[in-house]
Amino acid sequence: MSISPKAALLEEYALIARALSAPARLSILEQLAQAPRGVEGLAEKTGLTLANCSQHLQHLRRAGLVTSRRDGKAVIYRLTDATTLGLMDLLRMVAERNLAEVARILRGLSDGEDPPEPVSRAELAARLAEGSVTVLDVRPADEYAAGHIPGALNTTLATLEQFLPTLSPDARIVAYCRGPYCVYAHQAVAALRRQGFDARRMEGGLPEWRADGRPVFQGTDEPLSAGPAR
Amino acid sequence: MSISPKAALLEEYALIARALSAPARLSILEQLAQAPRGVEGLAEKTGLTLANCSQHLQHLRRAGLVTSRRDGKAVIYRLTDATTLGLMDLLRMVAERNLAEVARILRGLSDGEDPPEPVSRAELAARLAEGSVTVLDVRPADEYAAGHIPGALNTTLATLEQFLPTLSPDARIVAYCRGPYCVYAHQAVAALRRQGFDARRMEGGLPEWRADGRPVFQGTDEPLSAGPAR
DNA sequence: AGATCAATCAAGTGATTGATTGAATCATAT
DNA sequence: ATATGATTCAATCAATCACTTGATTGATCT
Repeated sequence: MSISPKAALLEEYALIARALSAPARLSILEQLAQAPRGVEGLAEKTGLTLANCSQHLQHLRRAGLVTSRRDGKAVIYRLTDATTLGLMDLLRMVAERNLAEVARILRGLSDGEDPPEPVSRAELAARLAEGSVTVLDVRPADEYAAGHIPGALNTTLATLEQFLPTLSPDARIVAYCRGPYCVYAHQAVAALRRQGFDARRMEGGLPEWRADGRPVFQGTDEPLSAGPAR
Repeated sequence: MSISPKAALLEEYALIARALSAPARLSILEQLAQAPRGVEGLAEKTGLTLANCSQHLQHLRRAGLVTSRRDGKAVIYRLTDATTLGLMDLLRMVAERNLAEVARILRGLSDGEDPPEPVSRAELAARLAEGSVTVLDVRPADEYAAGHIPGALNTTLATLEQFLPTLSPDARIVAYCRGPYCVYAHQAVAALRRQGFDARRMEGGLPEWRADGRPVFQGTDEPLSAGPAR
């Protein structure tokens, strides 16, 4: 041990930052924020090859951001704790505040229109309680099944168009997706507004909703969400 | 623009993480958290060559973590905002919680003894007001001069030994340094406790104290800190 | 025990990064 | 204008990284 403790500490901190420095790994973390998963599932969701995905996961594990457990033949990975989410969220905040490129991309998602202010999770919870809102979960069906806001309807961007007619034209819609990294809700809101709907985005996504300690419904056989209910 | 907006966003977020992924850059950020500085000053403080330091600074600027302004011939860099400090702090939290290596290093700083709980900044402020505490600033003199907790005495690890006799043996000492990344205060507390003093560490460092909105004294000619006062 | 499936390991390749050196800017002072 | 001082740019090299391919391990099921 010839190097100073200070240098050794900085090296460790840098290791964590390095783990977050590849888009592929951020993508994996976003997935793991939805629900724990095996390597193959993650590879499929993120579009990485299996071996590549496994290697990225080991980067993340060395950095202490994820942990794994064996379940039969499968190895299930999950986020170590909510601090990881906090890190990703700060990353995003710095990016939105200080990088012009990010602002440009986000504007592009809304066709140049100024998107309405997002709805806070607390406000959405309140409006859900009084039934004055239609909540839209804009994620793949399997992630919806793994957990969603009670009462939320599920659709994807691809099927949004067929879904529209089932909505009342004066419904007040709030959409959410995987979280602040995800652009599905942005795009869904833009599409809905083009059609004249009153649509806004929820701040954050399901992981943040869950981190707030709010109720999450698991499964698909919930009355309100069975099929394209109105 | 052939790549998806989502991939583009992840790329930008990764850029920020990459900026934090080199120990040299973390070191620079820690310095900038003390006070804005020119390239040459930073190079000297961090032990980097000038050109190398300049390149690291440009990495950080591209990531939006620091900004620069010209002052005559010099270019002064400073942190863009306090969010950057938050990022570094989360990095440290994840490291301390999840990396065994970090826990090992931190234990080593205290000679294996269990260090006492750090004093919160609020508690220190209260005890300062009632005068029941001796505050020690364990940073180089120039950083002390650029801003310190009012009433704090300044010494470094190297000169600590000569400083000891000027302290009352039953003084209750609280030490601080650059911040959570810095090990000076850890080491000073360990040294003081070896000598039988009642010494503890303040939580965080001067940047965190300042971020709390607490008073900061600039200069060296403050009555309490002129010379090795008692 | 052998077959099967999920995941990891190992080796190789092209691209990127960090550090070094020396030359080129840019703003000020002479 | 020219010179000076502070910083940045450009070119280079070794080290590291991301990704691919193919072999290997570990746990289950016949």
